[in-house]
Amino acid sequence: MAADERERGARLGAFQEFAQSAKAWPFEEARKVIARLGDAPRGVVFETGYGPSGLPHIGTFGEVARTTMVRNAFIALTGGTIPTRLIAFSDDMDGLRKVPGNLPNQAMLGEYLGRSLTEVPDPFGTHESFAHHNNARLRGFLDSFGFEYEFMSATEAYRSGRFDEALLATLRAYDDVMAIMLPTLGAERQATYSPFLPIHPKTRIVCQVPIIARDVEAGTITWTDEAGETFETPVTGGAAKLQWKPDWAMRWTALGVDYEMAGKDLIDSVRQSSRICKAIGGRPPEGFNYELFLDENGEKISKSRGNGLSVEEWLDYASPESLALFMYQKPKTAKRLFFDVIPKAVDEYYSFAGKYADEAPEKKIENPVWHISGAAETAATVPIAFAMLLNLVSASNAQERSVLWGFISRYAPDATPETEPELDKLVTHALTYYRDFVLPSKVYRPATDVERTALLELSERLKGMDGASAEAIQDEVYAVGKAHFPVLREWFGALYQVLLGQEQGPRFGSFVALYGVEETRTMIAEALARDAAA
RNA sequence: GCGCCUGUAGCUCAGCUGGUAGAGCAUCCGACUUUUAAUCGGACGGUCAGGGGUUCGAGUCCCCUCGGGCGUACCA
Repeated sequence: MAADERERGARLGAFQEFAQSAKAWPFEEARKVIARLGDAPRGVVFETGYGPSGLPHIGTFGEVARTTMVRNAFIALTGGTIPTRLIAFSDDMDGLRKVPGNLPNQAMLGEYLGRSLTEVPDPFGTHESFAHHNNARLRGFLDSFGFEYEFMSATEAYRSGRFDEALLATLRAYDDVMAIMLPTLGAERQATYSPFLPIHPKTRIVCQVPIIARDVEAGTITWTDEAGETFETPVTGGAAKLQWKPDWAMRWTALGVDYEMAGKDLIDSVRQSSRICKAIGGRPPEGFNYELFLDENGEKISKSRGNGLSVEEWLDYASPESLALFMYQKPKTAKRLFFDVIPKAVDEYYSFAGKYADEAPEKKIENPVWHISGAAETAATVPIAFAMLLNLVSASNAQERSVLWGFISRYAPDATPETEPELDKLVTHALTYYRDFVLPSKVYRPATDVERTALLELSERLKGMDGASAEAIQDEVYAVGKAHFPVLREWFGALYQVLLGQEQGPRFGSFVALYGVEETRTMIAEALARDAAA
């Protein structure tokens, strides 16, 4: 066992005393695992599954993040004395059913329909196969969050013989497996169903064909392909794979999986796989059904529809920790996952993080940060809220870090990117938010003749005022307004609408001081030129 | 039909092991600014869907009703 795992065990295990009475859901889940161990302590296996026919998505993240939280809770409860593993299993022997429309080399992929994903060439040409490509993406994805896991490829597991024993057990229990599966299937599917999917020796296609005979002694199945040719194929060594639900059951058995969670949509599947698992002599893992994510309109998020938020989108606007917090909170509630939940998640995270460092261990363990960070000593915080930053960035028309930091310094006087690196990350996110949400909604109004005259005069007066104070600049702005407008409000409104393309804006003197005098003059010139062009 | 989730202030939601309801936003008022916005302070605002039950006491546990939502063929 690696040193970092020992360290992890010690770090989490230090909370053993307080973990006993902890009631957050990861602890409740971990207790189920402990209960199943009984009096025979042994290593414990957590599993998460992944289908490599597409890229990892927010559900994948959620599942690994949540499973890791249960694992951490388990380590804490057991004082780090019991080894744990988290297997990220990729079902990459599965056949390619259809060509995803968003990939290059569509024609080439079409020729490999039905083949195992590990035997389909990589349409991007960067990896050994399509599955290898997606597997690499999964690992990169998980690594970027710092998850600790063991990657496992179904293809490798099948071919290595690791599954052989459980596969033979499945063959022996064939009738039982069929008895479990058939009642759950439609009539036409019943006619052709087989738990075993032989790989065609010639075409390499993963075949969905009826089994016409089986030989338990020899460990083979006999079947006929579409052309009428009959084959006898071993169920072992990767010559055949299992249908999904039997596959899950076999995998649990072969790997000794103790815990695996799944989405609510898989409740029935888990039930059937569990029955099969028992039928082949295994013990189904402890489980947990988390709720699905909904989009803004309350509809289920799906990869194919592309509704809701992706991990990438979340990370454009906020931190991984805030996403982890979202996953931690209320896993059994169907939550809407769309942009509006992000600022709240960010600020809640920092709120928890702010308390965390000074909390006593018995309080720490009740803090979501404990689960998110894996019992870290402390957590970085931020002096001002993200919600405020988002207001600030749109109110101030800040398109650059330096301008936004200028405004920030009015609220957190001593803050700089160097002293507040965590805040600097939020600044980046706020600017992205500005670019994506504020900027597109800008509408620049042409200046009236009076406004044009006033703006030109302002530009003249500002000339040479570099380095002047916000107050001095504001005096000039005020003077120009007084000279041309009976109602001063109209002058300021014009500044925002003509120059910044928004109804409201920052106090103008302060804005110019931060934005730059020359830059402001350029802005005026550009605005007037825009009018001329229109 | 079955299963699960959900119904708390105008909106989005918190309310852990039961003790006479909270936050953010919105709205309104005020402070600060030689305009606003932002910021800060305050106010307004809920018979906790409805009805029973357990309890000294329930948003918080149990039952029922009503409303909203999702899953439930195949594929994974």
